[in-house]
Amino acid sequence: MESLCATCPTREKTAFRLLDGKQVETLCAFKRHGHIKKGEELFTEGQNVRGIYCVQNGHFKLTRQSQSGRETIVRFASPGDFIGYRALLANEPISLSAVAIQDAHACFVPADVLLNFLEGNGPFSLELLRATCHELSEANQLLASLAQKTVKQRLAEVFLMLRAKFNEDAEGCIDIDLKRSEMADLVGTATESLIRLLAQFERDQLIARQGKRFKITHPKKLAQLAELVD
Amino acid sequence: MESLCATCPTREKTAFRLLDGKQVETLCAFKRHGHIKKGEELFTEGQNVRGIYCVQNGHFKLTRQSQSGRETIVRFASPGDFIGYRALLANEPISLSAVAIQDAHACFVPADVLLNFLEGNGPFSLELLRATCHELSEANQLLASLAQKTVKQRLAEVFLMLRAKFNEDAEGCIDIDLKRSEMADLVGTATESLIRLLAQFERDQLIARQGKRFKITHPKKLAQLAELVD
DNA sequence: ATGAAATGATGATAAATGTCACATTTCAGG
DNA sequence: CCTGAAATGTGACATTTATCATCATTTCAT
Repeated sequence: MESLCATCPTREKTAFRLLDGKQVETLCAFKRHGHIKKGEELFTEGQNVRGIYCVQNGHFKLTRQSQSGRETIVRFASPGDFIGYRALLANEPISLSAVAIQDAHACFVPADVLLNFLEGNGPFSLELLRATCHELSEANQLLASLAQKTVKQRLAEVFLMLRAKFNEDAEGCIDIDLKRSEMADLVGTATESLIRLLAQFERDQLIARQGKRFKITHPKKLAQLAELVD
Repeated sequence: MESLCATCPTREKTAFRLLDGKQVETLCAFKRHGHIKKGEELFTEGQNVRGIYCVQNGHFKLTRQSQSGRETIVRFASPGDFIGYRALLANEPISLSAVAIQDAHACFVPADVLLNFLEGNGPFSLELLRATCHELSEANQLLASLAQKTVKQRLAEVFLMLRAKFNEDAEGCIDIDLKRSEMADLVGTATESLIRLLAQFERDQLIARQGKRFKITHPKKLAQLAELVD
């Protein structure tokens, strides 16, 4: 169970693929591979950042909390994604909590190692910049969606997003287990409201349930619902 | 009315300050300085990007529209800000419209010139990366705010943001003229709801009006209302 | 297996917000 | 100075969504 960066398949999917041989060695020497159990937290809001995590497998939810204790899922981090670099580079305290929604593996990379790469490797910086721009684009989209759409429309949107992000399991269901409260945090609504909508979506045959999981039975209608502001 | 990049004070405030002498010359040779009248559009959603704008003076609103024609102001761009680089770097069509809310000046920089700088100048890339991370941070904050707060809370938040962003004029009012509908687009609510809230804020002496403009009379209470004080 | 705790579900109700209709004000252009 | 269009403001009402109370179901440690 060794973890050699040189042969790490995840590395090939990230900006780290653009490191040169020597830098890969450095990365390998200083990174710390770790196991994170479902429900455990990588970062807590307000902490100072001492490095970033590179997700190996499993998924994380990145959340932000309000004073009232209400939580919003801002985005997911999946294998190949970096967590924490935003705060590190903007020189701000962490503003999001990162919690594993499944047992997961992630590598910790100390801040100075990362900054070193950024300063010494142009293509690496540029790739990270591109990734960040893409993230920003998604954030803007979500923003407009929250401001403009009803809860029902956003739920439709969320279902399509989940399917795209988590693929489908053997039975054609979305391969992720989220609690009702987590789905509510994702849509930005109250748990009870979400539950009612789920029932309605099922009645309208937009989705079907198999145990804890959901199958999307009518993606076209879902997309229509999410887009058209009747 | 020449515009020499070498002596441009705005350049000193942007990532362009990190260009070397030769690159400044290149910038100066290829940039195009332009005047944009209030209400004019720099970009339209869906366009392909052929370069970015660097704001010299004046302010722009960056908006996103829904099918129903409803608009959301995602952020403002102020002197020293770049517009359009996100879409350029993420390799996506523009997803936001940029409209001048005052008469403004901005320099157009062709895409290939910018990309050239990014590939050849590490510190420049890194600085842009930092700026992007900061933007992302603000976007996340706005996101959570939209998901978690009431319209009233967001309006309070918006007032504080506006004062920070646009400073105060001679009479202590926020130095910006926004239409009611624009403020509504900013808060993410209907114009009528916004108007009612304005009246309420005035009754509660949180703000005062002088003609078209607003003066913040009780920033503490506003912050408390917005729950910025944790 | 069993009870406690967490999660899921449902109804009743209240609060927030959107929508529509219309009055009033502002203001640019003839 | 008029005048019509745009912007602002107000009221009545509908709709959406949150909240609270309650109960059922599942999960899980012991």
